[in-house]
Amino acid sequence: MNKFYLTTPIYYVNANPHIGHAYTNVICDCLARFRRMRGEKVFFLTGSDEHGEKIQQAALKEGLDVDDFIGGKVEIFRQLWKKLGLSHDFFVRTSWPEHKRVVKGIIEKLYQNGDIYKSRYSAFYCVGCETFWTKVQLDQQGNCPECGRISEQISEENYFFKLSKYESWFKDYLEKNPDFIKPRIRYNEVKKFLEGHPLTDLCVSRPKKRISWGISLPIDEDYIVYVWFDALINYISGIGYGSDQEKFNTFWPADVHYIGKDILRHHAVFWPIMLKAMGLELPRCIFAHGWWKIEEEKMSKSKGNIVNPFNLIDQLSGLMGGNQEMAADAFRYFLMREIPAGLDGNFSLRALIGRINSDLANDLGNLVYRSLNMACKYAQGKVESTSRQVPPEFEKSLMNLEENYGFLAQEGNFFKALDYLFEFIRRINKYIEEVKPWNLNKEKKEKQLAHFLYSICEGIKIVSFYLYPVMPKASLSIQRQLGIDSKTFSLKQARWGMTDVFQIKKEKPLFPRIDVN
RNA sequence: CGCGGGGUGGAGCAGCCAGGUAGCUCGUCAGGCUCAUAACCUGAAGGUCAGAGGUUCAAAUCCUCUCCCCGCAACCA
Repeated sequence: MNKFYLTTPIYYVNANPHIGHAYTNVICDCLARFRRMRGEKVFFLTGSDEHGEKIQQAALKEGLDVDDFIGGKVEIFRQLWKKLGLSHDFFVRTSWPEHKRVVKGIIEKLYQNGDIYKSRYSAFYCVGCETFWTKVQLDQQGNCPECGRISEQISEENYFFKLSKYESWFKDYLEKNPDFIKPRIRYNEVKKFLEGHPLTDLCVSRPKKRISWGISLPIDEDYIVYVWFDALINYISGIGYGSDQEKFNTFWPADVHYIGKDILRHHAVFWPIMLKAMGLELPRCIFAHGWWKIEEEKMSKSKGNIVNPFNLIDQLSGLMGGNQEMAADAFRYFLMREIPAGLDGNFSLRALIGRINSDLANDLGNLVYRSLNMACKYAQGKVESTSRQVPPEFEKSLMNLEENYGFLAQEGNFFKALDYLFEFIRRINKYIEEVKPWNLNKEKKEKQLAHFLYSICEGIKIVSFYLYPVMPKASLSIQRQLGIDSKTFSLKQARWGMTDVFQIKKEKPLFPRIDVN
């Protein structure tokens, strides 16, 4: 059995989750569900990043004890994942003692190997970015080149990780593994960055006198571990590195780390070099997706256009007759359907409602509803197998679906995979018009009618399986209505003609049309 | 020469890397149908693929130049 290990970033819990967090995790969830459905042994990891100065500041601002503050935020993230139907196998927290132990062990090991060393460092430090700059790197006003704010000059001793030692190895590795970073545009970006900037060693400690919220540096208690160095390690501590070796060996290396394009450098440069220094294999792929713009504008707090996924789902649920689960599924569908893999996308309520109405209510929901309605009217809800053959009308679009969905979905490209699914859905709708079952019924052509009903039920059943990764609740609902009891979802069940009899239990339409006025 | 993304029928996008009848969804208009959530099906209108030049038998696609739009303090996928 193939294993598949995928991760989301662990989220910095200094603020509430927004649509971007939801997006990353939903892609991963769809991918995880698809891989499981294909019979792979999946481990899906998400979590929270709880150290660093900004967390401390955020807690202070709200007048809360840091632990309480973090606990509250983590709970909010957890609730969101629940609301969105996430199926992660573990939620790792960097405050987890096991994680801390692993981080400390790694620091010690790298120190012993000489990959971490102490050095006096005279530099400029940007508090906001938690980053050190050399004088040359600062902008013309002497400010942080990243954020433009004032950088303070400091001279202090710190511990450094020898990135530079691995630079040529890493360049070579990238050259030989063009699929290590996806999409291609991001791969090129990293390569270009490396050509233009010789790697300098990474400062991996922070003196406690400045920052206290973090993991103590085991080799020197006056320091804590740099938050990124700490955070990246979640990807191995979360699957048992240093504690459950069997589990770790089963799942490492990660098959894909999903990230947003803003944290590309940490994942695509620092992390592989850290792993190399630890003597561990590198992840197979780093996938950096794009950003959501809100009504064509960049999302930002000052513009006040942060989309809060909780409110959104509640709002949607209200528009959809109070059905939270279907609202969550519809939102998941929108997230996957609206952005081409890897690119930026635009969020607007109008676009969301448009998608729901045209794709989910009109095409899919109405197809299910009208089909089951006919099954009830024409056959008292009992539809029996008439033929194991795929109707010729379905052959082409079903074949396209079967041939393309798999390799697209396994890459996380649900944007395109869903295209094939909806083509098939439209094909079934078209088939109904072609056969005109209402005439068959009038003319009492029972044999043909039975074959028709079986064909559309079977088609819808297949749709429900392909729908499952993106809309698990809708998929289950369809199967329930078809009278199928799929305890486990497997792609093997999505073959034509495997059902002997459908015992229809029609419910309300899956997705209501939302009145735009 | 700061960096990056982009300019394809009314809207949103695909196609560009591996040149060869310009495709999809939405919208509009007309028609059809009635099992269905004013849904579904059919047909039509609508594009000099930002512009100029070049390479080529052939360019939305490759090369050069120009113009225009978006993002680039923090928070942040």
